[in-house]
Amino acid sequence: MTSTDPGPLRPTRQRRAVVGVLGTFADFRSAQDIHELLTSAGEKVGLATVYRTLAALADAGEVDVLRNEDGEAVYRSCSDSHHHHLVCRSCGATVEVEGPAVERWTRAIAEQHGFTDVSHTLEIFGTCTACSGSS
Amino acid sequence: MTSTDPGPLRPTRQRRAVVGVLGTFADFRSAQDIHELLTSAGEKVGLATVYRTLAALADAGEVDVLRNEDGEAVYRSCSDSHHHHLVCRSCGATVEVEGPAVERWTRAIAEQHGFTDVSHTLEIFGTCTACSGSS
DNA sequence: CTGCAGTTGACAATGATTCTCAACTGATTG
DNA sequence: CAATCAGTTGAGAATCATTGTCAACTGCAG
Ligand SMILES: [Zn+2]
Ligand SMILES: [Zn+2]
Ligand SMILES: [Zn+2]
Ligand SMILES: [Zn+2]
Repeated sequence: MTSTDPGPLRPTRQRRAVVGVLGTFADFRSAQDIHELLTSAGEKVGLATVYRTLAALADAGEVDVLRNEDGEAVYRSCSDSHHHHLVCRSCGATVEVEGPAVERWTRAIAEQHGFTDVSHTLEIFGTCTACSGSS
Repeated sequence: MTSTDPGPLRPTRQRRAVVGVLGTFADFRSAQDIHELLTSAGEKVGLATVYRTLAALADAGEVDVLRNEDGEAVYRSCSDSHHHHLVCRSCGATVEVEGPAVERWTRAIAEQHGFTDVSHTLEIFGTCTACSGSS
């Protein structure tokens, strides 16, 4: 049987547009920011659709999501492999980082306490060189 | 000079009450949850005050704050030393964990990229033994 | 006791995210 | 090409956590 398709996900103009802008910036942006980018680029996409699309992409692992300190969800198109982020608190510049040791550590800690089905979140914040200068 | 007092912070009935309930649970709770706990305990404290107090405590490092997956801020009274959390996705049970190696790693990574004034967030999620059983 | 800066609380205001639901669209079939 | 239908969209309403307002209140110093 070739039936059990969990979710089709049709490639529509709107979805293509969202994926499109996601490639035009390297930092994390909110759904509203992305909606504005689309609008000012001439692409007409409803705000609700932007939210839905981003949620779907995040769900599919196509984009990374995290919460800024105000609790808003921000998105970024990242590499496929598992990684974390080093983010500039001032300008938002983002660097993807990997740490096999950390991955191992989290797994060990969880196992040590009998936790299963483990996942984790890890972000590093700081001030990048460019922003250090401007007093 | 004994002048530069950033913020007084007077010990009022309300503030004592909030600190009080914070000691009655070991997992992370939202401001609203805490407000309900206070109310059902007979303590009359306004919701806005609970928010303000929690924000102040968090600011002073007296409590830990983090965002649940819905983006809501949740609070917990923790030990003073720097640590992270292993949280059960199902029941919320929380374990404080420490990882000197991770602390070192984040600092190194940040330095490597020229970032200064570094901080980080790290949480581990999973299903605890108690919750693994219940299918 | 008085005076005042710090606090409080009822309620309004904000703002991100989700919901509703009728109109639309893309692939598929004949 | 036209009919068909599940998936999709968008305008606007609805949610809901969190913050702002501001007059009344309350520790504490003089
Ligand atoms: Zn990423
Ligand atoms: Zn990781
Ligand atoms: Zn803690
Ligand atoms: Zn740490």
